[in-house]
Amino acid sequence: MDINTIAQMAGVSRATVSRYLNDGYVSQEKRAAIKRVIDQTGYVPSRQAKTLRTGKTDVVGVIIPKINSASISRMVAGITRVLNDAGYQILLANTDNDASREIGFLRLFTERRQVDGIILMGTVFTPEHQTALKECRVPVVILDQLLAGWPCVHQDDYAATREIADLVLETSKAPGYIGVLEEDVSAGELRHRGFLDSCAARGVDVAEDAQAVAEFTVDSGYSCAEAIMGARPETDALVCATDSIAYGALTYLREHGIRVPEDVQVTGVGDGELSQIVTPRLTTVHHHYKTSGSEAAKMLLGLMTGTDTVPREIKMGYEIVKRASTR
Amino acid sequence: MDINTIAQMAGVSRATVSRYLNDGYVSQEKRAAIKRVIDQTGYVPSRQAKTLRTGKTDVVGVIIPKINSASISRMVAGITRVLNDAGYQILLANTDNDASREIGFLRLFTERRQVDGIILMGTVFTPEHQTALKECRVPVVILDQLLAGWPCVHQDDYAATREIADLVLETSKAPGYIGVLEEDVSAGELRHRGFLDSCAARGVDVAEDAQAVAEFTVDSGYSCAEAIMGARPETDALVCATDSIAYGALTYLREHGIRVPEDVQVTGVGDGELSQIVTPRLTTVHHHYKTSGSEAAKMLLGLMTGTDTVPREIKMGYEIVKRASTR
DNA sequence: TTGTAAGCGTTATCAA
DNA sequence: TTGATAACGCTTACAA
Repeated sequence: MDINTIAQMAGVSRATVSRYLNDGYVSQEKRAAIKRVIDQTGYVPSRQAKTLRTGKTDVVGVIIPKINSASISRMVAGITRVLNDAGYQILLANTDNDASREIGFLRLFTERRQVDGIILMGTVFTPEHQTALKECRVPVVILDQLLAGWPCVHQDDYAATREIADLVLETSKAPGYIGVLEEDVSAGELRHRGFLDSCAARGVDVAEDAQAVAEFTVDSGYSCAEAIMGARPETDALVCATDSIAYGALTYLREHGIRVPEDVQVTGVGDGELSQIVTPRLTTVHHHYKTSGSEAAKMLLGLMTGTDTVPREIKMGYEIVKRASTR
Repeated sequence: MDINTIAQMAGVSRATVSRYLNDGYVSQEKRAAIKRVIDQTGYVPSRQAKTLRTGKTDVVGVIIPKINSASISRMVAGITRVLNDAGYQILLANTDNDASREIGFLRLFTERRQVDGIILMGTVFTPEHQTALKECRVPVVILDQLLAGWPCVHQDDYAATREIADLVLETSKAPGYIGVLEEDVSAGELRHRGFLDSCAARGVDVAEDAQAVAEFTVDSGYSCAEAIMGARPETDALVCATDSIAYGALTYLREHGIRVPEDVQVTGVGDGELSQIVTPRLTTVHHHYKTSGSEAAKMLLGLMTGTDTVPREIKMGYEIVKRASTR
């Protein structure tokens, strides 16, 4: 069942059928005839052939570091909503936290010319990333990470963590920090700097062993809390780079009879659905993840259609959500 | 940069280059010549042209009801791992819990001949689903749902819920149940039946107003717990169809000074990462979600490559995880 | 407003 | 072992 069959059955040339399918520019009679045949046969044009001819795929590649994460799934939800409504489909690439696979997918997508655009939720940016990005022939939007010179949508991580640290330091004197790898600019470096600058502004010294580097998991938060409280029992606050890490810290403290927030205050970043149900309910930063996903999608849409009046860099707002884990 | 250019540069015909790229069957000299040219130019064959010619896309469509769910993201993680390793890419379709969109995507995928196979994480199965499924020209594997006559990988929901209800009924006399829509066979009907049969076996009557139907969210679990405890204050256990619902119930009970598990026992299904960190830690069913995703992917792989020695239906095992929310 | 014809970049068949 | 040649199903000048 191809365009030729339809053309024959409708008694027109295949060019006319093609026009009917696309621009229009077909007389009423032929239009009706073609419509009847198509309805009858249930004909659907071949995507591949169209793509081969036009170069457009109507597919967007989305590269994510892991799928099993509250913040990431919220961003993907925002992306799919906007893109599906605009007639695009989503090719999902999960790197499982392996940054080299980010580059692999970037290459794969563009070399195979499989996508019209890419949204990259990156973690770190190496020089290889830069070259791979440059070699993409399709628009790329970076999401949840700041990369100078590239269209991106990111959270205001520095300000947010600084503000939440300010809050903690109103009553704490010996804060600890559980962060993630500094190579991750947004979640690692910027959040850490926000914390440190807040401390510095108040003349609070933070020892090396009151700080730890965790992975993005509950378990890892648990271990890091253990390490810090072991090395520095006087610690009276744990500022964490993500909610998951904070959940782990909370669990460690509870299991060891340390009261939150009386003995130790705890904060997170992300405001996942579960931050309201842990005990005590977690003080955290609410980031507008789903909206940032939509924003990135809209930005990409603008880039792909050439309506390039879109801003090149969007910094999302945030809110500090004060709950029971701080005083 | 196409196959003709390469052929010219290497001094062979494009058929030879094609053979080099696929079967082999090329002499050593030509092989070397072609390799050199390809390395030099960085030529990558066009996916679209290949697909147009062969009909193979090397893409698998995965239809999911929502992205922001612990169990679903675990299943998707399992799927991507297996499929990516086998050289397939994943086209993700999110229906946002709208069952009619499941059919839409089923049609979209097959009509556009965009995928070589489909994994459907369905919710309900209407007659329209059946016809849409029949009209797919590519293999489909149903994941996390039982559909007679179709290849599927599903959890043993009936037995699991029955067993966890048995556990609860050792010490509870007036159990309540918070389920989801019965149209969802796995999470709705089977889990509910498991609970009811366990009660019946012990001669325990469960009043209508000790049962409620929730959505798959924490908030909804909260409201349902509220409704049941309001109507039946004597309720001494809440068996919940999912972990999220149980989190909500736990929150309601805590906020109203009802002790868990002393006054009311609570159980969930799913064993998300967070079930270990809520207070008290949740007794639940551990379902092997990630593994079931891998299994479904392997099954589909078998179906797609015609190695049809694979079983048609896999029922996954489970474990009851006894924690602090039961006595 | 319509039809003809030339691709888009591959793979597969068949002879050589 | 290789090379012509014909598809695959569509879009788009260009001419009518």
